[in-house]
Amino acid sequence: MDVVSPELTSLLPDEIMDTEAIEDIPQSQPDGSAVQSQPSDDAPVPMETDTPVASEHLSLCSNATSAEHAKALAAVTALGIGSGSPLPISISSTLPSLLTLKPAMAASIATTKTTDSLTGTSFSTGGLQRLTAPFTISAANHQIILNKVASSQATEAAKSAGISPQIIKQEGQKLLVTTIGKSGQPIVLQLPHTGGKPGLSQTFGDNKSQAPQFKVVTIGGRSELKPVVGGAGNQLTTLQAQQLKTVQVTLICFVLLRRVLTQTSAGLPSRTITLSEPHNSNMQSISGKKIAISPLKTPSKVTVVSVASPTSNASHKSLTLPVNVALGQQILTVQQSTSASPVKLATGHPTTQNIKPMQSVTMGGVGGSQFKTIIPLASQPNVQQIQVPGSRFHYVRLVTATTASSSGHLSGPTKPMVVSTGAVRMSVPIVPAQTIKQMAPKPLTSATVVTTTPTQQRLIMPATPLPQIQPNFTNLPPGTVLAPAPGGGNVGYAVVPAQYVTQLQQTPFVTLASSSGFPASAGIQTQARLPLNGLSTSETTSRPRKPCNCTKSQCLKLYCDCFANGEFCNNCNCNNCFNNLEHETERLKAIKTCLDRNPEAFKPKIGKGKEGESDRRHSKGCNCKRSGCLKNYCECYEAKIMCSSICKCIGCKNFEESPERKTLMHLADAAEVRVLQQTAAKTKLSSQISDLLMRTTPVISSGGGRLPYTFVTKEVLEATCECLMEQAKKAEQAHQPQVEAERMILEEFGHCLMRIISSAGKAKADCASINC
DNA sequence: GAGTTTGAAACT
DNA sequence: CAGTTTCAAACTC
Repeated sequence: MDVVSPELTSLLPDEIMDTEAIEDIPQSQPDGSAVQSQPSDDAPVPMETDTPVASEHLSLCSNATSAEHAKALAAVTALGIGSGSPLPISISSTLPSLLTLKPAMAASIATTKTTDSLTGTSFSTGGLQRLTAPFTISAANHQIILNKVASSQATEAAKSAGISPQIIKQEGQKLLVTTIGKSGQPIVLQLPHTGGKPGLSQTFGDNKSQAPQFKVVTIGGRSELKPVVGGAGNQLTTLQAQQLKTVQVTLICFVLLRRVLTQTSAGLPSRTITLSEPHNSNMQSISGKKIAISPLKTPSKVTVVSVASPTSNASHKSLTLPVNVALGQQILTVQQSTSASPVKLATGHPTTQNIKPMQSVTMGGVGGSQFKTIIPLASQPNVQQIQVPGSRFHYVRLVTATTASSSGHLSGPTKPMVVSTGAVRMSVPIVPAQTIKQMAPKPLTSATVVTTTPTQQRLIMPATPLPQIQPNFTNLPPGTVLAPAPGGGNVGYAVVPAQYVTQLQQTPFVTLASSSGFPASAGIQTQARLPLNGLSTSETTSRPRKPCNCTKSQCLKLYCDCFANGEFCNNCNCNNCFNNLEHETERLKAIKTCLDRNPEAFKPKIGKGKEGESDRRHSKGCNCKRSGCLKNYCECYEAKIMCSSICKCIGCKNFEESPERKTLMHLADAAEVRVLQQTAAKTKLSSQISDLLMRTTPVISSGGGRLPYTFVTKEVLEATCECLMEQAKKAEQAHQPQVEAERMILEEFGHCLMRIISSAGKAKADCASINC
């Protein structure tokens, strides 16, 4: 390869140039785990528009030995990236475009020092948090070695999973990638052989062996969770290492494949991406850290929350792999800590299963689905993805894994719904992407990510027993990620909206403990927050939702706004509320019932109308009879939209030319203006008072002079009032209009003030002269 | 705050 | 699908 492979470079995002994130790369990683920047002129950097080559192998090597490093170095050199420099890949969450990966070779990021290591990938999210994931660029085949995953059963398992067309097998360790939902070329994440050497043994300490393991990266709307094959005798540490690697692989692959998928969809030839892990090098131990996701300019954002379980072994070396990935519409943040729970394999299970416990990455969807879910390692709590035909909701179910049985058996009460359309469906809607015009600016906070486009914020919540989790949520601002405590054990993830976390932090009594006792069929589900009345999630997030007052519905019916909006009840006035984590089973059932009754029950009612019609309109239309559609009883009116032809209302007055509506609107506008004016006046008055006090302070300290207002004595006031009254009389006698009268009075008042000020100044001067 | 009105959701 | 009931929010007093 004479030049940097266009394929490789095309995979890399322009966001890599985001220097802010890269500059934050920790320098304290002598092994080169930190991502290193490279001068931009070291090698040509093909733009994304460069035509990709027919075949592409991308290898991310993290388990590389020194020899492998050298090889990788050579590879990098051959690629023109520059010898001795790792390939930094920065994924900026602040960019709205589809995630792309591109070697960070810009001089602007040269502040990041180059190390000897060729490994290391930096994933940054708008500078909020940069995470380093180890991987190496392999010279051969344009490979990026991400992870070493040995799995002789990967192929079979993948085949059994029904994703054979999208899976490209590789000898030895592999990371299987599927392109479900797209008819593009298969993408293979190739994992180089590393022999029997435990790739992460050094990193994880007591890793004894590398259990056969494969990870499947699913690209497309029909996200599926694939089981991770693990040996029965695997030790917990090994599993932890594997899980960690899985996270690395899945996340990085997620990023890479996202890009690949984009290109693949364009009719590009198939590509092979080999992923492996650098050898015990680049793991950043940032346990306990909060990772804020910066979904700026991203249509949606996803946060992966990792919470250490109580079973964590403190003696274990804390390994966290935070990866923030900003994909076109999502931002994924993953922080992985060691997990002591085994992950079971489920090879040969029915290929038609839609729910498969495993670590998986789903990207995109059929027809450009906007929902992606990253489910990093589900250790004890396995993850089940449920797809519901016809729905755009993305459901993720975390099921407490009971070792081998859980992964192998996918049937049962929680059996996945059949995917018929490729659209993602689940037991719980996560977030339907929706374009909404009404976007209220949301203030940026240190831990809150602001999106400039309608987005859904999701958090991946741990599916572990909650007692340990609870403290982590109490102080979390929306959009933040909980990190596992050092040495954290079981870690599970679920994709949930940020509002969920917000609710949790607002609800100190919330506990997830109930999930721990759930059978596999009744695992934790994720919570979804749907746009309300056409308003974006971010907008609705900015204001507290009204508490419900349900008494009979247990908040498990659509009567309950909380439930209807995909939220848990929080600070509500409801009675016998089941809309909480403690009643997940019932809640799940209720959700399913609602979806059975109306697959779009959780979709926003206010959506885009037909072409030529208003941008926003009620999806079903109202059915008002008495309110004239001019009261909040009417859902159209409540949403501040006109009734449309699909409404079945009687005596509707909620149309464009309706005089009643106009009157109401004017009144509402006037009231709003008044409120604004009053607020502004109060603010201004407050400011003036403060300013006045500030200005009077020097007078006090200026040497004993009287304060100006002390000259406004009772006599002065009376005299002033008399002057003003006199002016009023004059105006009245002259039959001046009110405006003119007011002007005259004000002028007189000004004169009075001037005289007072003048007298005050004169008195002060006299005083000063006397003192002298 | 209690009672009434209203229309969506749920039910038959 | 239509009619009825249930329900909780909106509204009124």
